Amino acid sequence: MTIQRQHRPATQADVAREVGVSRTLVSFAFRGAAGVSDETKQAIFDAAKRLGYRHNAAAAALASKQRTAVGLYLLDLRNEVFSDVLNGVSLALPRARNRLILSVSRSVGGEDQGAVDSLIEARVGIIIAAALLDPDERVRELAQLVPVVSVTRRVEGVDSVYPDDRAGARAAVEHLLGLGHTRIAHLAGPRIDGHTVRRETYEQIMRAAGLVPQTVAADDFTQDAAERVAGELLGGPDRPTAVFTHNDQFALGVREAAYAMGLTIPGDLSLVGYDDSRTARLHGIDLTSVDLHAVELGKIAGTVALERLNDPGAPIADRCVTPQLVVRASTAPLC
Amino acid sequence: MTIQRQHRPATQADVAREVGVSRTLVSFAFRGAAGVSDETKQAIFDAAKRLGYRHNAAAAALASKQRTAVGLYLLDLRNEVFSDVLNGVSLALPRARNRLILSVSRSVGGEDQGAVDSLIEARVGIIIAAALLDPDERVRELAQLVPVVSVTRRVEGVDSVYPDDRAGARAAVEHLLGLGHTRIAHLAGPRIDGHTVRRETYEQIMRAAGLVPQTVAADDFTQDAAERVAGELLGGPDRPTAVFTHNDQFALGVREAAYAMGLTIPGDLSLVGYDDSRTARLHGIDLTSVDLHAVELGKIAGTVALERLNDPGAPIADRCVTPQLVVRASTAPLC
DNA sequence: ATGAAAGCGCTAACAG
DNA sequence: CTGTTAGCGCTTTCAT
Repeated sequence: MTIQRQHRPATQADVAREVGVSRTLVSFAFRGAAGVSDETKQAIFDAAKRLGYRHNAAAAALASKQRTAVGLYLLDLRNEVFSDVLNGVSLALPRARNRLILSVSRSVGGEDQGAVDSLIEARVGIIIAAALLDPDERVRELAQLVPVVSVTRRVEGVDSVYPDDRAGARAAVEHLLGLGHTRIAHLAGPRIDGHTVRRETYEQIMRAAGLVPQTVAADDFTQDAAERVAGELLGGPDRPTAVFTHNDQFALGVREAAYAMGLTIPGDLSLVGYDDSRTARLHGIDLTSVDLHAVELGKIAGTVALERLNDPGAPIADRCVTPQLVVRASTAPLC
Repeated sequence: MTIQRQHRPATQADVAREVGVSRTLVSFAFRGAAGVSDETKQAIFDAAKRLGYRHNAAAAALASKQRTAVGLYLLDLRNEVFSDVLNGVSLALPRARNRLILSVSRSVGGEDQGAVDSLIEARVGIIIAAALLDPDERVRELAQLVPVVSVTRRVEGVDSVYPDDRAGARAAVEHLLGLGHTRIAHLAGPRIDGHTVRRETYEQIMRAAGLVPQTVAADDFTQDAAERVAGELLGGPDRPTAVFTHNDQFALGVREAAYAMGLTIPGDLSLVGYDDSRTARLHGIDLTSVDLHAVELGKIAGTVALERLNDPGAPIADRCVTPQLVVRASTAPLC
């Protein structure tokens, strides 16, 4: 058995011919432009339906020189944060008006020009970028080529929608300090522009408290990387009594490493993640975490993108969302 | 501060003018077509770089009448299965050649024509659809308009990539039977074409074992819906000693409901999910589940889509992947 | 209210 | 090897 091949799709010209009007009228009718009598309009819609005519968004974009497609760059789909952002974005975009073109990074720890290039060649009107790996300066260069909305990361001079990581990290560390912990370690990600606020805040607060920060870094943002690093961290001398991680995936990695070594949480180790993923909320996981409202960030990013598309000259958007520490059973007082 | 607006992007004509050749040569050079001397080619690339020329995929598609863009329809991003499928698809597609256009359902339990329409208007060459809610017949109608690859669901007459749910469900139920359980309930999803194999297999095997199947259905595919239904199921008379759920999200819902009632797993209740999501594997969750290899399904779907794009006349693909029961600590012998 | 004509940026025969 | 000439399906002045 083989697939039925469809005949040539109907065009506006076909509809025009069928009704006996010009192509212009058909075009007008479909965009609800003024200057088409109700009768003709109806006749056009009827004929279109009969012929199975479908508007061709790509051709329209070409002719009108408008770029309405939205490009979405995501670092890593395995991280709930990014699928949440995607969800939020897709909720914010009126489907009728916008195509969403997706590009997922395939980089293993470096930049990933290809991912962005494909978006540019698709002639998207704007790129919503969640956690680009490039330095700020390159993001700004990119933004000169095509408008960019950076999500979960603030880039000076570029529309940004991001959590207040300073506040989030502060809440996390102070929570641990409040529980009496002093040997608090931080599991950070690779040092990448815009992704180091949590780490810096942690170190700063530790010092301010007269304590010695102990930061270890994973070489990418996956749970596996975290698990490896955590193994060393927890196996070393002077094992920390608490760990604050860059994100929930890291926390889950630490968790697995800890259990593998026979440690209990929070008995032997208090653990604070970042993201407040759905996983964190499960009974049996109960991870204390900082909710950065990922879906909300995505929604705002979508809205900002729409605004930018409508008004290229508007002032740069800088939307900072306040995260929230959610205390669960993975943290306990030091005894 | 406002955004720098970019000047008109360079076109092939600009490049041609700069080099002093015809547009054709430029077009050829960029597609690596034969018939351009190395010198000219080099001159063209240099000029292109100088002018910041970027290939316009949309215009190219229009002119060549080729539809290389791939549309991806996903039911629900909150379900790991679908982000895994997306991941797989994106791994299989050479992104230089195939734009990935995404459409996420916003339906609350019904069909969702809008999601598919936007893909059609974007003139995608093929639609990879993960868990369409429409009846088989409508999927076939859609496939007449534009080729469809159905993932995680088999549709007769349409390219399909799906798990062998009969085998998967059988393994799950027999596992529970083997542990001595007899009051085994099933938490199913809504009755939708192509999504009822697990339920039917469960009922069939129960009957074959001389037992009475007890199926309850959630009204959508979310964890919350499952949690509600599970509350009733576990609160009712003759509480089952084991539950097999349609997917892992459902299992997590049952789990939360059970704990909320003070039941323990697997002490009071054995639980088998379906999907083998990463969550299932976590220490403390340890959910026995059926791995349907979602990423793999996505990859295969991507490959099938590429093949279909290259050969519209090829026989219909029917790719069945064998799932695998993974036994963990959420199931135990009945005592 | 309607139509003619000129593109958008690119590809694709077909000539030289 | 290189250039000429038509479009792809749609929008958009500018006339009528």
